[in-house]
Amino acid sequence: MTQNLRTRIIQEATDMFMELGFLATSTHQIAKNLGITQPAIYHHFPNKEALYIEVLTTFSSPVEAKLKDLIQYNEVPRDALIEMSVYLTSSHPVNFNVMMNDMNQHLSDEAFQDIFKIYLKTYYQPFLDVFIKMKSNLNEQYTINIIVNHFLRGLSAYIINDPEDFLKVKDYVNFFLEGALKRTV
Amino acid sequence: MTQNLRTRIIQEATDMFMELGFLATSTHQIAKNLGITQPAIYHHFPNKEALYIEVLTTFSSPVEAKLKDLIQYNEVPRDALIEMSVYLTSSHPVNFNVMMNDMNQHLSDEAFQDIFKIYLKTYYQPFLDVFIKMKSNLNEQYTINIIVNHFLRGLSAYIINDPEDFLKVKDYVNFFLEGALKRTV
DNA sequence: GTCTATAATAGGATAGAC
DNA sequence: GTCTATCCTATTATAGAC
Repeated sequence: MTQNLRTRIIQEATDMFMELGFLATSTHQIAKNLGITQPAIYHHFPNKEALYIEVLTTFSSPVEAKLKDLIQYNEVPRDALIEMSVYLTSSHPVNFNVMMNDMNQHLSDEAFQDIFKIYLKTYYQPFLDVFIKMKSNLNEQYTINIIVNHFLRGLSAYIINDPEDFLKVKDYVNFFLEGALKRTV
Repeated sequence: MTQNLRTRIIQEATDMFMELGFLATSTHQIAKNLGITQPAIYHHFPNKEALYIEVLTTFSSPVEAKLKDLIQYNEVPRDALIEMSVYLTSSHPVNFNVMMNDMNQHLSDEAFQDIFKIYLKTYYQPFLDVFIKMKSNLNEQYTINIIVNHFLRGLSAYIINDPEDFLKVKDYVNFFLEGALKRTV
């Protein structure tokens, strides 16, 4: 049962950290939602930051696998791009803005480094792979790295874990690729 | 001198709220940075939330004026769009993600309504005006409202008040209008 | 109008019983 | 391995002297 509680703590902490952020999530509230006392958390994790990092490392690995699956499954790069983006904005527990802010403001430098590595592996690399496949069709005045960075930067604004959000991420991908202007000039 | 202190509180609070967010900004720290005591703030504002709203209303009005100036000054809509975007990402004290999060999570419903009205007036309307000017060149499968919403959504990811940021917002505008794909198909 | 003092609460974290 | 009890600190906000 003890290994089980550790897992349950991570699950509950994931939901709260990713929605509310590091600061607004209290260990007391995590414990309360699980029906345990707050000090029990400290048996499984040395402190709040360690729990946060554990949360990120735990959920990032299936995300990475899913994104790579979608690349494999969709031979047309554009289809892959859309499905990956839709996945990240729907079946994904993260508010990306909240996560970025926590990284920059509320975590130690070491934690920042750790999370940045996770970001590169989980998010940046899969999208880089897709854009490399599209290389011959891309505007040559930008490097692929720059294009991927812009794409993810913009996409991050759609990864907000809000079920009422009416803006479709599929439109975002199309705007990014084709532009808002008419193509027939 | 008393009116003066009120102004100084708003200035300091602007810097802190917009960079750190509502939760991470403490009234003690605002006071300390100004060389006053924390209760002095409560002579000028009934509570922290009222100060926050005062901060937003105070700086939004010159921003609105500046954006409208840029529209007037740049006859070519695309130039206006770029200069407005560059302005918001450079000479602007706001981390947009932080602000949105505060709106959604840390403020009362009444405050949310107030700030949303400010958003429409200060940011949405000027950009809507520019896109209306471009109307004849826009892809007709999207309404102008949808296009403006997507544009501002993506742009928000660049308004982060980070001087080290290497991604040029001008590229974002070009991507949004022209797309990342080659135009000569 | 600004200060000192302090109330009231909440948060992270530890000690020690069981 | 989880609990009770508690410490320490930080925070918003108020009371009242000057």
